[in-house]
Amino acid sequence: MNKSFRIGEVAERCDVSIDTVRYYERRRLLPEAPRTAGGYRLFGSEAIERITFIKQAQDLGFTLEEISTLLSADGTSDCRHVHDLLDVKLADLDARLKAMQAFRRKLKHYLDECEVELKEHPNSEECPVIDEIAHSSRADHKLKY
Amino acid sequence: MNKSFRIGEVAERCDVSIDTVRYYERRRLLPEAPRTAGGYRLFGSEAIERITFIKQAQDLGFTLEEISTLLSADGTSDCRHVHDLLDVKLADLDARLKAMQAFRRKLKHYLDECEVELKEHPNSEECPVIDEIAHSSRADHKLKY
DNA sequence: CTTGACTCTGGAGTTAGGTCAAGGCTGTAC
DNA sequence: GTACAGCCTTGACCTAACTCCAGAGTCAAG
Repeated sequence: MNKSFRIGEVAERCDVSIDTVRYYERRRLLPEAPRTAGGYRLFGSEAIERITFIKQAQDLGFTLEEISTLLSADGTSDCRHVHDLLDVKLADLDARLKAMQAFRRKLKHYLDECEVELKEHPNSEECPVIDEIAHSSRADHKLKY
Repeated sequence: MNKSFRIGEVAERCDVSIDTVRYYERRRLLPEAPRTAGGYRLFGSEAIERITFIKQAQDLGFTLEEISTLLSADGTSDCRHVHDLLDVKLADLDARLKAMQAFRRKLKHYLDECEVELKEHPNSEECPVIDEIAHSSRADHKLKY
């Protein structure tokens, strides 16, 4: 009843390459897929969800290594272990969020500078921001997430 | 008057390797440093600020390629160009922030699940979260920053 | 039962961002 | 003036995360 997919369709639905799917299996981010008599892999829809999750986490700066600890492929990890991993990951994420927000303020500040300069000297070749980046105050480096 | 630094000190202050500093110079993320008679590079404190900026941006997921467009090493880029780059980068950053916040909520939700499970079945080997990750609802994949 | 698209494996190649090593100068402290 | 830590260059090597290729087998349509 549950539809199963061949590797090409999985890849297409997840917007990754076929090689990537096989690579994830090798890396044990996906459980070993059952095969047809002829050796073709057959995936269920969980595989698709899982790959989507992996990609999402990856976009946010998690490595495959980290993702695989979050998502231990054998499905047998105990709850306490998962809990502790999640806890660490959440703290990481919060630190990164904070750093990003600070950096965002910095970029925004530079952008505003640029706008002032463009308004006041529309044809100036020099941009004050470049200099300012080079000499930016010490204060905010050290919060480095 | 302005103190200058040899490569080792720069590296140490920025918490990167000497090779990394030279690598950045090669990649033109840093202007070519002037040399002593004997060929040693001499850096001013701007170099230190600049490397710090690079590292900070890098931690937030910018590639060296992107950083080098933000920070054109010749120092001559015109203001309009810098402005437009900043504008794009800010929009990127905002999208990433949003995605991260959504992902954070997701992880938090899993964490809470874990806590419930641990409270209710302290010795259970099965973790409901792993399953849930595999079957997570379609809804939130697609916002993919 | 043939055709053509799809899949298999193993292994090599790629890109980003460094990192290391060899062999040889430099600079400063005694 | 000689140690010896520090720096120089060139070029090879490394890891992560794919990506590509050759040669061969599979499967669904007609």
